[in-house]
Amino acid sequence: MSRGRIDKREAILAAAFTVFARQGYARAGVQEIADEAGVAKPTVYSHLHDKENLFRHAMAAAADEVAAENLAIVDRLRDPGDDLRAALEDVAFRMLRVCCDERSRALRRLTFGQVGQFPELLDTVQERTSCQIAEAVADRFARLSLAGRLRSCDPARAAEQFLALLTGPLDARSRLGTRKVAAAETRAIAAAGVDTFLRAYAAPGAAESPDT
Amino acid sequence: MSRGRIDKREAILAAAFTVFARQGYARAGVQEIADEAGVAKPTVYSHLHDKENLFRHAMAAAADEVAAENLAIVDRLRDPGDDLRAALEDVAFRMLRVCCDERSRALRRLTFGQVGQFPELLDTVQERTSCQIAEAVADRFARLSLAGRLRSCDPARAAEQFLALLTGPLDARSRLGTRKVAAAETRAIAAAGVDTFLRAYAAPGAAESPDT
DNA sequence: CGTCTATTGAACGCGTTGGTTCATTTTGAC
DNA sequence: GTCAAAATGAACCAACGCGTTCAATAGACG
Repeated sequence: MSRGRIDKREAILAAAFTVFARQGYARAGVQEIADEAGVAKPTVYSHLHDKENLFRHAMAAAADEVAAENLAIVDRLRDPGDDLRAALEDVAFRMLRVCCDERSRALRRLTFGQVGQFPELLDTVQERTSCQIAEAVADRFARLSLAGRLRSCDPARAAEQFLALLTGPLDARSRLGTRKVAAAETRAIAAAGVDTFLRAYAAPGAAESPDT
Repeated sequence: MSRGRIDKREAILAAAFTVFARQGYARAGVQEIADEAGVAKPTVYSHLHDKENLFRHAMAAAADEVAAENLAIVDRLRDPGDDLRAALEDVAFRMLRVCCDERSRALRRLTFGQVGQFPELLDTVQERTSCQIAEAVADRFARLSLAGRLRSCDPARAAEQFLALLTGPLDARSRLGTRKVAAAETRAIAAAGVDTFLRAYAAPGAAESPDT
């Protein structure tokens, strides 16, 4: 089967992201990427024309993976069950775990760091991750609001703040993703974020309201 | 006067940060920095031994400036006046403006992007900015809580979440600081963040509670 | 005025790395 | 088994940029 050829391309992209994540764009050598992929240098250049192209494609592929992972998690809010707080905490915890993931962190690091040299990269990545996720969360919140589980509010703003309440403290605790943060602490951050969120957005008198 | 010598060093550091911010670490040439500072290349090497050292010192200096600016703003919470909501919104807005500032953004970009090559840089910068600021805010919140203006809470967590509610949405809106965001929108973000914060942290039955 | 120090400009060595060439070998299709 | 496309390895070129050297200059101080 001719899968061998396609596999090579995928292997190169995966290896490229690995090496870029480890070394940064400038310090990563094409030869090094070729080695990591178990492939010769000319093979790399035959699949991806030059280093810049290689970088763009590797980043896009990685962004797609991360986005898919996150969207799958948010989808769990489609049927939140009886205990909204528990459901939110569960989703929050899972999303934070993904954000802690080395792949996510490297993606953000590289995007942020190379945005000067690759201006359009920001749109590519941000579009596929943050925006889509915020949108998905907003969708869920809109339904929850309509169902009387959350107070009437702007779902986009609620989603924005919900995500901020999670990722902000995580970044602070993990030193922008360079320190490891224990699962227990991650769970505490999720619980704290959800608590504050519910204090601000729970439907008045609802069961998940913190003062009951 | 022998100020000329010290001035040169400062000029070099300032120019270095400017060029690093514009080009990124790898793409910035020492010659270019020397030109920007109006100085010869050997002069740069005589003051700062090599490029890495130059980078470290330039970043530290820039971090100090940003930190000082932010701390001055937080200090305004020392005497919040009658209207706590207004005071918080004012501080929030001013801090967001600083975060939008090109210097702050470049600082974060460079730190984040070069953290792989300069691991200790993260501590240097983060220590001087985020940590100090969160600490200062926590101090203010502790006093406010004791004075009955905020509900009883963990001030560190409250500060963490307060800052997250501001910077998170700002990052989302400004595409991590690459799009300009109008002053009106910044103010809206500040108001929204403070609103959510007060819903979660206002003292029960206080005047600044949103349901009065 | 003489001296010492900081600065300058220009050039250089040198290592690194992106990108290419080519002859050879492997691979997969038929 | 045959053939064409793809992969390999090794070498090569050229550009770039760090860091240095050095002779010449400017300026402060006594």
